[in-house]
Amino acid sequence: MSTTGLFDRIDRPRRLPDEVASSILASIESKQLNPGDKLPSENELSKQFGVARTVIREAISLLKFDGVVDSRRGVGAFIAQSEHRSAFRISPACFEIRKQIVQLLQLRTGVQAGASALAAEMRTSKQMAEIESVYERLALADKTGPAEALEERVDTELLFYRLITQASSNRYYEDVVGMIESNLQTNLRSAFLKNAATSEFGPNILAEHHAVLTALQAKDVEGARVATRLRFEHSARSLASRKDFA
Amino acid sequence: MSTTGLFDRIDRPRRLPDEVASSILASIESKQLNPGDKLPSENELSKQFGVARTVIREAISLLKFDGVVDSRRGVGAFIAQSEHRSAFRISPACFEIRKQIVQLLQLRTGVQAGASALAAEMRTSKQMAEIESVYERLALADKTGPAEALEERVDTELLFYRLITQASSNRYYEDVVGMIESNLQTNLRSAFLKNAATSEFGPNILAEHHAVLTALQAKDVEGARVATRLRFEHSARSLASRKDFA
DNA sequence: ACATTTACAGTTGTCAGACAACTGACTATA
DNA sequence: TATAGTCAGTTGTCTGACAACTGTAAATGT
Repeated sequence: MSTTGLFDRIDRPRRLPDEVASSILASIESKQLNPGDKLPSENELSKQFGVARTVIREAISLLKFDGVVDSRRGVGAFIAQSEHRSAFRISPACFEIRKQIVQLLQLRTGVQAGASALAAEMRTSKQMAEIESVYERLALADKTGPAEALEERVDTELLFYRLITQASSNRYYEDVVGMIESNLQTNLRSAFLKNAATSEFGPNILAEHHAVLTALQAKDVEGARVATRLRFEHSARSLASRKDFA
Repeated sequence: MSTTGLFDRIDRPRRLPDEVASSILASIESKQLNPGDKLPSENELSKQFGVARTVIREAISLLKFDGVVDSRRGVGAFIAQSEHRSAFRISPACFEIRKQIVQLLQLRTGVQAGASALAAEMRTSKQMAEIESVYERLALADKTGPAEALEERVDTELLFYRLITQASSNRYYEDVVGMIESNLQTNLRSAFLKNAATSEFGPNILAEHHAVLTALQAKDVEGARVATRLRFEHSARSLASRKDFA
């Protein structure tokens, strides 16, 4: 977004309910709390964590919303079966950034390939025109050389595939892709940019994008699927082979 | 899990914070509130909704957790850019059950195909043995005819692909597949079963599963990808062609 | 002795009010 | 004009209270 400032913002005191929720989640992940177990009462948790009950309530409310715990008035709150979770969120709990980004790109590959295939079938002419225009921008940026306006170029590429996803007319695809993308942008942007600077641009990369574009134009479902997959597999592999990020 | 009871559970009085959160979300979906807009203050919302501020706080806390709104102390709460959402949840807000299930199956197809491909590469012998054993159960159930123990059969099939997903060694794939699956099980189980009763079983279906199994055994990445995709596309199409569910 | 009802302690859900921490804008002052 | 101080408004947290509900145990009737 803005230029990278001289100082990173200091770690402002995180909000208490998030801390509590994370703490409880960690206890679940580490099998200290198992499905079916009863959580301590809110009053007791309040004492244990040393915060007010309202904070505990907000924390548990978050977990309930995701289906991680289930509470019954007059009884208590219980750890839910892990299959009942109603939300998918990319937890920043994974400390191995490297592993995380590789797995995330693997997921993105599968999802985006499906979205592109669907888009090849469902796209309207208007959507196709937009996608073509963004591709033109991408090709133009590629000619000017990689040293300049790197961020904007990466954003253009992201936009390219976001538009394709939208053309699939499937909200779930949009949501999943959007979430993965936003996570890559925020948490892993620096690593992403570093990688992009060295290997993400060039005629062969552009050719991969072009293959996707051509398939979409021809409404070639399988072609779009394969081309998209190859493009992201390539990206994932180039990133995985690097030893020097984050 | 358990057998389908005679009575569906009545709609228990939903909790207030969820109501409020849904209401605010609806305002966002309907473009009455747009990204960047400032929410009314908690005190004002408290008066408008006629509930205590703690309820409003919990509701906003949920939205913050999903990245839908962003609040700053001393300033207020604002609608976030839609790209910043940190969670993917299958919202029950889509009233067209038919459309919802089709789109969900489309997503599942893409995701599961990717997971299977990854599993073909990453699986251990032990995981392969488990998958084979579940397949045997599936084949056995198929011989006894479709009239009996339908639920268990469907669950076995779900387990088959859940194990495959686990074999991918990618937590994100597991999470996404698990969430889609749980949603299908809970919200759309009846429609699912009805479809399964008529068209989900038989030698050709089993052959599709078998193709997936064979590819996994041979560590054939592309074979696993294609076989899985065909199997789910088939399932989605047979469901979409039916006019009589839900 | 057994079955039914009642009372009770414990828990979650909601409410009301207060203060702390922080922000943005306004005002006073040099 | 520029700087510092003041202040109202907002979110974050705390405290205490009551309502709604549940499971258990005691009390009661048979």
